[in-house]
Amino acid sequence: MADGLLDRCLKKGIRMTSQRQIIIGVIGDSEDHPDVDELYRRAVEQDNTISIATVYRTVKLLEEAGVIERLEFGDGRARYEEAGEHHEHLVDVETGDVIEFYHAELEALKEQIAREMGYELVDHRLELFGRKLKSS
Amino acid sequence: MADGLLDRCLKKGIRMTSQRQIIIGVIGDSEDHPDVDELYRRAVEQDNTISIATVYRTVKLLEEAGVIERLEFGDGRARYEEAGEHHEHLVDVETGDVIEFYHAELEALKEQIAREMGYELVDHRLELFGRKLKSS
DNA sequence: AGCGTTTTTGATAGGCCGGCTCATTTGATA
DNA sequence: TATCAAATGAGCCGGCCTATCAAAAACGCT
Repeated sequence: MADGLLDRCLKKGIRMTSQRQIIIGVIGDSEDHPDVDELYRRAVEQDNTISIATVYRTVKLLEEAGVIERLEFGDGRARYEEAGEHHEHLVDVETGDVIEFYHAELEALKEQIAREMGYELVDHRLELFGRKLKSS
Repeated sequence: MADGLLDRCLKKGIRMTSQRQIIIGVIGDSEDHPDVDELYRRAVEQDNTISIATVYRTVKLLEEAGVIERLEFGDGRARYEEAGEHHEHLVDVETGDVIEFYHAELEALKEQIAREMGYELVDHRLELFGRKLKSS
């Protein structure tokens, strides 16, 4: 799984710089949902002259281009992930772990609810917060 | 609809002050979903010595007591409403209007999804963002 | 490749939301 | 009403993010 994210950025006509390449690489390689600070820390490992300001600017750019997605888990900072197949998130309230899931029925239901109220669904936000069941 | 909210606060053993009474009254009277700044503005109309700090402290207190709920619509500031029957929110992306709705099937589905993944659902966040359909 | 224009970058200051601090005031209980 | 803990007001502080601006880098053109 090389760097499809970089290709997608280029295809969108995003100007490329060495800093952006690194940040894009970091996001593409991330299996988790890092915030800006974490992205910055990982980027600096590859180029210690990168500024936090550039990370902020780049994630904003990439989000507006639609190649990454901004997530909010209610802790006041934005988290990012590569845009891909749509999915939702379940946050383990005890460990902070984030589990991704997709549920077709849920997707359909959201659309249906919006339509029932006379609206076209343009976006939505859903996070579940749960505690692991003792599987006794 | 007098002030059931105040009663509920007293029943919870919350110490009452003139400032808290005013803030509680403001929240109880609000039909919308005001942020702290808006609550402050409305409270000051009744007592212009109330401090914004007290509004912040009071909403935090009331939220922890479970008598009001904090909402996040993704604009970086918290909004509040009286806790009542559970419901979700649909935000009109063009006007900013917030429509409340309840959908039993959706509620059940969320619980079910969490359980399927081995979690007990302790909280969740759902906001739909939509554009009004031209009912032509 | 060289040149000029435009965009991007790094550093830092600033804005906004919300919490912290502390001296003063207020509320609850005796 | 005297006491003591709790709440208030005012301002400061911190986190997250954006704005600013001079310097540097990328793109377009020849």
